[in-house]
Amino acid sequence: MTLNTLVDHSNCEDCPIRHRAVCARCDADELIALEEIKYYRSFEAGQTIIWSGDQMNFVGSVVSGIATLTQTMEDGRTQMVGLLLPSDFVGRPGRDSAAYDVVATTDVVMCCFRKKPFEDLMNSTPHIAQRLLQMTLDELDAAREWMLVLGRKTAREKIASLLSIIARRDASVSQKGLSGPIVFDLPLTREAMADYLGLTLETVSRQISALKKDKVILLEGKRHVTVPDIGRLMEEAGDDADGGFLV
Amino acid sequence: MTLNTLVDHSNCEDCPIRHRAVCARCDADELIALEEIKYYRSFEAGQTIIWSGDQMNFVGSVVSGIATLTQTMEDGRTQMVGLLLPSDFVGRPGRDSAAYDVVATTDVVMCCFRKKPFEDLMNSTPHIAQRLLQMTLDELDAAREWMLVLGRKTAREKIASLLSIIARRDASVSQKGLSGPIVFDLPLTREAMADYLGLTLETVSRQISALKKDKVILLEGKRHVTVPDIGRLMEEAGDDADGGFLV
DNA sequence: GCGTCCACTTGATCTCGGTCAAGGTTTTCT
DNA sequence: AGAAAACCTTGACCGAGATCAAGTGGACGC
Repeated sequence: MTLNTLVDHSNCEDCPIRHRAVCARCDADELIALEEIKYYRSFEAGQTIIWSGDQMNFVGSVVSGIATLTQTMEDGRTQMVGLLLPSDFVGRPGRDSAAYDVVATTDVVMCCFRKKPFEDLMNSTPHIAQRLLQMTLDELDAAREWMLVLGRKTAREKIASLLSIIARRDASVSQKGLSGPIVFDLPLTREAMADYLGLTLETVSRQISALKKDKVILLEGKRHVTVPDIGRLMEEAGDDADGGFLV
Repeated sequence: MTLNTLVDHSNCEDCPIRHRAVCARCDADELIALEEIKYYRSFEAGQTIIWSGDQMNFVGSVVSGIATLTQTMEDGRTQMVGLLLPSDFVGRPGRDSAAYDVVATTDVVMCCFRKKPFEDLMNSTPHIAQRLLQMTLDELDAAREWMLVLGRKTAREKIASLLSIIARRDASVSQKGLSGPIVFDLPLTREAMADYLGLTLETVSRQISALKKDKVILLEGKRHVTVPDIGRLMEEAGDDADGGFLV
C-alpha cells in the first residue's frame, strides 16, 4: 500500500536508507550530489510536520518513525490518505503548497532536501525523475487499492486488510517470509486505524476483538499481534491470496 | 479529481489533444517522435479495453469518449478508482500487467503508443518523464481526495462531490467560468455513479432526487443537469468553496 | 402500434456501523 | 505510591444506507 515496499534495493547494499527513496541505482555521483544538499529534521510524536496549505520548501524521506498523511473537513471529520514508513518519500516537486497534513505518529527523523536544489538535481539527473515516477505510480496503485477498501469492504474486512498490509510489510522487512506466523507491534492507535479505514474507534476495537475471538489473530496486550496464518487473514480481508503479493 | 484537468496547456495551442497528455512543452522534436510511434484504437460503449492482470503492451491517452478504471472483488463488488476523460493518460511505463479493468463507458477512441518505443523515448527525453511525473502526482492527489469522499462523506455529500467535479470540469472545458449556471449531461449511469461513490444505485437515485427537490440542481429527463449555483453545490459536498478551485 | 428492454424511481424493511455512555487498563506525571 | 491522562473495551440504542420489491418511462425492434 502506501508503504513503499516495491522499491527494489536488491543491488543497493551500500545505499543508506535515507537515500533509498531517491537513488535509482546507487550511482555514486547522484549519491554525492544528494549528500551535499541534505539535512536532518526531528519531530516528536504527535507533532504536525506540515500543515495542509502551508508553503512547502523541502522534500525528503522518512529515516525512522511513522508519519501519516491526513485530510480534514471543516467539521473535524478526518481521513488518513497515506502512511509513511521509513524510506517513504514526502513532498511534491513542482508544487509549492502541501495538500494534506503530515503528522508524526511516533518520533520521526526525516532526511530533507531543500526543494529548489532538489528540483535542479532532478532536472539534471533523469534517473531521479524516473525513480520518482515509479514511486509515485506505486503510491497511486496503493491509493486506488485503498479506495476499494474504503468504498466496498465491511468493517471486518477493512481491519483485516490493514492488519494484512502491516503484517506483510513487516514480514518483508524482517526477511522471514510469509510461511510461518508473523509477529509485530501495531504502529497505530485504534483511533488512527479508524481514520485510515473510515470507521470509528469503537468499531475498530470491536472488530479486532472479533478477529481475536475467531483466532484469526492473537493479541498480547493491546498492540502486540501474532498472525498465525497470513492466508487466513487475507481471506478475511476479501483479498485473493495471490493478488496481494504485489504489496 | 482523476480528471486530469490540471495539465497546463496555456502555451500549447498547436498541440493536438491526443498528445497533450505526454507533450511537455510542445517541443517539435518530441511531437514528431511521438507522431512516429502512435496509432489509434476504437472501442464500443461497454467494451473492456484492458482486463486487470492482462499483459499491457501499450500506453496512450483518451482522444474521445469516457472510460473508467475499476477494481472488482471475487464476489462481484466493484469500485471505480478512476474516471478517464479526453486527454487523460492510461498505462504504466515500467510495469507489464494492468492493475485494474479499463472499461469504455461510451464509445472511446484512444491514441496509443507501443510501450517499448514509448519507454525508449521517455528515457531519451527527460521532459516526458517529468511531464508524466507531474500528471501522476496530480492523479495521486485526486485519488487521495477521493479517499476522503469514500471514507468520510455521507451519501448526499458524495453525490454533491461527484456532481461538483463534473460540473467544474465541464465549466472549464466550455470556458464559461463558475459564476453563472452550469449545464451538462451526466456521462455516467446511476450504477456507474454508485460504483464510483461506494453506494448502491438506489441510494444514488434517492439522493439525486433529494438534491433536485431542494433546488441544488435542476433535472431535465434523467441525465440533463443544471447547476444554478456551484457554490451551493460545493457546500453540499462539504468542500470549502475555495479549496476545490484546484480541480 | 405494441411488446421488450433498460435505466431509473420509489417504497418497505432490515442491518451494519455510528453514537452515546460507562468502565477498565496502561502510561505518565508529580 | 497515587493521581491523572491516554488509550482501549464493551454495552445499549439508533439511524443512514443496503436490500428486496414493485412500478414508471423512454428507446428500440418488429
